[in-house]
Amino acid sequence: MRIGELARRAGVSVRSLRYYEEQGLLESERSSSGQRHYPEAAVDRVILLQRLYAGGLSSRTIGEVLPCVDRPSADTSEAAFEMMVGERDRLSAHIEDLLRTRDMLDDLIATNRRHNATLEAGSTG
Amino acid sequence: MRIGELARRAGVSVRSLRYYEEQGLLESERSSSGQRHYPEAAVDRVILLQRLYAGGLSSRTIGEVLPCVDRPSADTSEAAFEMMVGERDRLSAHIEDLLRTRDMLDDLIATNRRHNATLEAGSTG
DNA sequence: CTTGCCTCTGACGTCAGTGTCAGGTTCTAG
DNA sequence: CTAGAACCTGACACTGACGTCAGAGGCAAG
Repeated sequence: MRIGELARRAGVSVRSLRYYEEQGLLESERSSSGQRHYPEAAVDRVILLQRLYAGGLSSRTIGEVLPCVDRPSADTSEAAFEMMVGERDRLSAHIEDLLRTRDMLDDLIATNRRHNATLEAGSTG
Repeated sequence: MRIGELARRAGVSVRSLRYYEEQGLLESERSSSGQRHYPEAAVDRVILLQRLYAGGLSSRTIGEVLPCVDRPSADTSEAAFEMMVGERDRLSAHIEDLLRTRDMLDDLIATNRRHNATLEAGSTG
């Protein structure tokens, strides 16, 4: 398929797909006229990339862990595997941090609800 | 206290504190010479700001929800309260997304471990 | 007064993924 | 052949919370 269809099916912009390729994260075959063509599997590939981006991994980092995705084997650079584990841990820590922030927001919300309820009860109407 | 001490105690840079003030998120009294002075409470204030930033709220958004923090009452703009609830929900969605990403990473890690174990078992040494 | 650290304002630099425009080529439908 | 959609490369714009530098003034200690 061509880049437009891939973009639609993966839910990203054409611009992003070109960027991913530029970063070495996504391959494409070129037709004689220079247009990019992708196999079906590219859709899942892009979705995978999106998910890694969503996890806060940078293009560089994604590039370094991709070997573990493409060729999960012992000869896959151990550094890539360590990197992946490190990113998982970083992500876990980040999630913990976000949970704390959410708890704080919940507290604030509860406090505000109480104040509202109190005042409404006091001045009925 | 002056800005340097506040920065140290809150664990942020002096630059950040000036930025927060510029964004209307942090007040300071000025000495006759123009230097900023802060009360003890400023430490917690800054930590609160950091936590909201950590939750992905922008300076603008933080500024809009702060009334709920400073004056939790029914006359606090209802918009501010709605904003806060909206941010909590956004944060929840974000956390869910990160959890999915972490699950994916865990799967990848498990897959790689299996491959490594298999190969090591095959070629003992 | 001097040394040295702290603070001031102002302004430009950074990062990173993506939007967007420009100018040109290619493909598809009629 | 032609109109128009899709594609190409290249490059600048943007966002946002800072880093960092410049040039100048403030303040405690000797």
